[in-house]
Amino acid sequence: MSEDMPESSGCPWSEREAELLAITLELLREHGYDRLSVEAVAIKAKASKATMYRRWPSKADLVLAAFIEGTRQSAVPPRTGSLRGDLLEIGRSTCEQAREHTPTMRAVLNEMSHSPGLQAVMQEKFVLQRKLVLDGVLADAVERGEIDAAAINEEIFDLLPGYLVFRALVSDRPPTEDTVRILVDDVLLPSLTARQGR
Amino acid sequence: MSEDMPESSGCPWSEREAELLAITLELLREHGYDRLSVEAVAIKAKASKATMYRRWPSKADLVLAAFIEGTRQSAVPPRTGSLRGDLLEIGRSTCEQAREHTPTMRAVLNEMSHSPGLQAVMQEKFVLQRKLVLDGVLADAVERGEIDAAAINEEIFDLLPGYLVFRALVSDRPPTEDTVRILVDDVLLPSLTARQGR
Amino acid sequence: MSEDMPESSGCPWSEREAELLAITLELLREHGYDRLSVEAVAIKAKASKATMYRRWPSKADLVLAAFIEGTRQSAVPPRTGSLRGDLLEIGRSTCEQAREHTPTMRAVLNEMSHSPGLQAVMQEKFVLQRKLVLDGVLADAVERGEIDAAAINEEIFDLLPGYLVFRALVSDRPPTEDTVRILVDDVLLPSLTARQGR
Amino acid sequence: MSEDMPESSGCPWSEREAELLAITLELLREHGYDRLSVEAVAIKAKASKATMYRRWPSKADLVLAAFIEGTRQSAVPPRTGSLRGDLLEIGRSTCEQAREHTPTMRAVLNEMSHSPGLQAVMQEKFVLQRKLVLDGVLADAVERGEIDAAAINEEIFDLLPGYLVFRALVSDRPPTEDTVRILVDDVLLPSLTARQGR
DNA sequence: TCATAAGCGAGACGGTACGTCGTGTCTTACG
DNA sequence: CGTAAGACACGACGTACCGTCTCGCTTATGA
Repeated sequence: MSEDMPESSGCPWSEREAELLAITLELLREHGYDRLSVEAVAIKAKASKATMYRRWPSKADLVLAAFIEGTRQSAVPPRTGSLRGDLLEIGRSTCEQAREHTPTMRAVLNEMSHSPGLQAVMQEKFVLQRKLVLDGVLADAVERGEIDAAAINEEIFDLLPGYLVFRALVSDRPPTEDTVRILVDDVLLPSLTARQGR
Repeated sequence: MSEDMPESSGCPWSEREAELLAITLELLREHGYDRLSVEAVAIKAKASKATMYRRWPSKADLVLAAFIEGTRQSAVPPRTGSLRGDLLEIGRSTCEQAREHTPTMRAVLNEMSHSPGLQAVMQEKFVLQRKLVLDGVLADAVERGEIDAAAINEEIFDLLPGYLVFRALVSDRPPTEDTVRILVDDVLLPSLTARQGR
Repeated sequence: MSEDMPESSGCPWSEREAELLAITLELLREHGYDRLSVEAVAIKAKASKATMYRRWPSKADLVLAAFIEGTRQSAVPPRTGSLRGDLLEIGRSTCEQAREHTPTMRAVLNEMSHSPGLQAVMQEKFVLQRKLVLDGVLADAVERGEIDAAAINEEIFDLLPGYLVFRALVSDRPPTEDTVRILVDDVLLPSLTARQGR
Repeated sequence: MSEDMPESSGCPWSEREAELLAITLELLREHGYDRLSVEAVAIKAKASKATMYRRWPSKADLVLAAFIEGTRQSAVPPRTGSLRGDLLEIGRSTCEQAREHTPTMRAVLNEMSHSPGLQAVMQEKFVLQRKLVLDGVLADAVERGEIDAAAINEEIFDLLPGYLVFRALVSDRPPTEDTVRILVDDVLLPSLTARQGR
């Protein structure tokens, strides 16, 4: 896989490229990474293999690009006015996205082991974006006086989305609204507000 | 991949089989799932492809078996005398195992999307075993009066191992002892002991 | 293929061996040499592969033995009282045998290129036996004064059976009684009796 | 083996194909049909297995094509001015070709039993071509008054090449010039000119 | 207006792995 | 002991896919 990832630069993708990536995602969801073939994508899109490889130098690049394209939208920060509402909204959207992209994420994960750049891209696309949202939400909560700034812990800031992703990817119990509610009400809020003055 | 998974039946594996699986694991860690070839395993083991395919009907079956074999031991319940100690120990061993088997788990995850049986095996091997351990630990804590039975929530019982696995598999910040300590002290214990008398 | 051919020594074959060879012949006729497998013979005979290989050290040996067994009978010299009658009888029996064993002979031929011993066995079984018969027939004819001894030519003594075998093996016009009659009446007899005193 | 034989259509073969077939013939002669492997041909030609199988759908097809290519030239009608000279020339070229292609022909023969199309191709390539030549030669002889038209017999027109092929393929006495000379002088010519006025 | 080039579809190509099957050797367990 | 059963190392079979490459054909601009 190409290590410099020039294709992850930005968004000005042609309509044709978007179509190719959509087909890639579709076949990926249907058959999984191994049984996905660039050739099949090309055929289904009535494109030629050269066209595919001109844009994405390898199958892994293609799948990564499809994943990125598939998750590009989303990640708009919630503003419900309360910490609890914001956390629930974050959880909800994480569940939705994780459910949608479970096979794709698994495929990308599988490639991560041997592609240093991929790890970084994955970070940016799925973790860092949420960290920014979470940071904003928590800062707002601090400003509103709902929690103490000291309660925020950098080490496990992604506990909410992380656990939900685990549930979607690894366990066979995909996360539900209940999962999010209980996690927020029984774990996160108690933890964030516990002994507020500590 | 064969759907009935006859090879996941039990443990009376021959020494030869264990050797083949060990070599599989080794090459898997070295090269990743895609670049692992059954033939390479056979050659390294001075076995023949037929021998490999007689035991494991496909490459995916082989990798699954290797993963199971690699994680078969472990999961012995900790007994430190305190809930906090037990949780820390669970976290520590989860980190260790997750770190050890990250590439293998990613490969197995990748196959899960299209193999119903695999999902179940993964459950049993990585989630259910830990649930039993956790149940025991929490029951002991209840018995000791450290927590209230009502504090235990079935929905998110695997929050500790789940988040740690997420950190190992998905994020680029593998979990450390600090991660576990903070998670236990700042999140789990406050949650479990909050409003103890409720 | 074993070069010393111990199995071609003689006829005291057990009933079981004859059965195995018969099955070999049957499958050979059905599927051809390539698609014949020793394993299939063993299975059909409810024998084990070891039993097969104990008797015939290779697939080629097995097929050869089956061919020999299949052609062992026959080749009884004809005595019709006239040269023409004898030649017709030889032709007739050659046609019959060739028709019967076309696939087997083709298979054996194919192996001959790389098995020196096989060539010799083939000679003995299919050519030399007929030469003896022919010699007898011609000697009788000389004795009866039908032909001159000088008319007999060592170089092409096997013209009759040879051409018939060619017709059966190579051309798509298997030899008929007409073929034999014309060959004998229009070619062989004129040649043998031409300018009888030459 | 593919039954429609698209590759037997014509002659506009690329140079590359001819090279592959030449290597096939070479290895075939060296090792025989069984011990010939498509992969070995590919490696020797620095081609890939896919390239081989794209052109010839099976090993049998490949060998057949190689045989056809190897015998494509030849079969140019001789014109020596006399029936005897023409027959000797036909015999000589048959001997040469049969000697050259003995292992290949044996291999092809072996496949013929189970491939209807192959039988036909073999006819066209090895029998019909010679029939045309023989017809021409005999017609010329009739025209020259050397023989009577009635002496020509459709049933055994291929006696000369057929017997020579038998000698090359089956017997262990490959045909020599003597064989041809004796066959022509002592058998064919007497037969053809016998009772000329009949 | 036309040519020169850039992008595209089609698909052949050298590789490499897959999963299957056959050969010939060997071990085990039964009778 | 001979046999049935079948595991085993080896290696070929025929298939599929990867990533590269050439072909023509279309289109789209620039002289």
